[in-house]
Amino acid sequence: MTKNAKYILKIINSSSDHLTAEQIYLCLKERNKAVALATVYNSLSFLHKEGLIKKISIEGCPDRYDNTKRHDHMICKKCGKLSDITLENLTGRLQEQTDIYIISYDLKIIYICDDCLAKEDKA
Amino acid sequence: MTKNAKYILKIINSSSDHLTAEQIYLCLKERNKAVALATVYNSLSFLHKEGLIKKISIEGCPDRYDNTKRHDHMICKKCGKLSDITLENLTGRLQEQTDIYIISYDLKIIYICDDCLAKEDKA
DNA sequence: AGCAAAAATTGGAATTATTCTAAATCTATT
DNA sequence: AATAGATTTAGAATAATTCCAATTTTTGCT
Repeated sequence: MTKNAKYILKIINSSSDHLTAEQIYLCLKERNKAVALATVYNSLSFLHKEGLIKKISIEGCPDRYDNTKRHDHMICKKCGKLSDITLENLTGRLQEQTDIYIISYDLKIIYICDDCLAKEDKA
Repeated sequence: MTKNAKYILKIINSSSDHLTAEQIYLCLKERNKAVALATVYNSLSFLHKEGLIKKISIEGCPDRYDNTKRHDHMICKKCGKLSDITLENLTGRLQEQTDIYIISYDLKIIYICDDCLAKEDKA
């Protein structure tokens, strides 16, 4: 675990957003810890391989990185906003329904956020 | 709905695989219905917008396209193989747990397929 | 059928996130 | 301070997808 990987891990763990590689790169720059974008990617892929961070891939957007505390994601169908949600022991309940050995899962709930709902009501 | 979009929809609906844009392009060529790759992408994005096909995005692979009959996906952690699985009324059960209005969801179960399990046992 | 307007298709260039590469720099150990 | 090993770097390369402007096909109208 390199010094830079540590900084990056700290940034991800202390952010409540879901940051892109670029955002992390800029964040380091702001804090006068500038590194090359390639280093950000290197560190992210190391951290991901080690299971220390989660990678969220969304259609047509750059990947985002997230802490590993168990939670799921919701994406607003209208504006694309990404939010967190926590579902009680879904792995267990999925496991009950199947024979296969489930290692983990990746769930994205598609919904319409309050802001977009409000806009729709007005229209 | 253009002629080409119809062909493409038929190909997707009658395939049990999850085809990439490229594979569809080649498939049309084989059937002497060759079109430009751009047309394949145009048609796919039309079909997707209309909700006639589903798009599966997997980390580091080109997008794949699938029919819309409700089912979920499993990805083998070792070999990346993508398979189908059907879970009973998961939308309903997710809905019970949340206040938000769920339009749909996208679930990928990460598991280890039988082939890879067998290989592991041998080793 | 003949023609104009609209729609669809095309090939190729452009885009963009990410990975690769080979050189440069840093770190630690003797 | 010399060496080896790891890390970082800048920029080139890659690859899926989108964009674009030109051409072709289809459509609707008379």
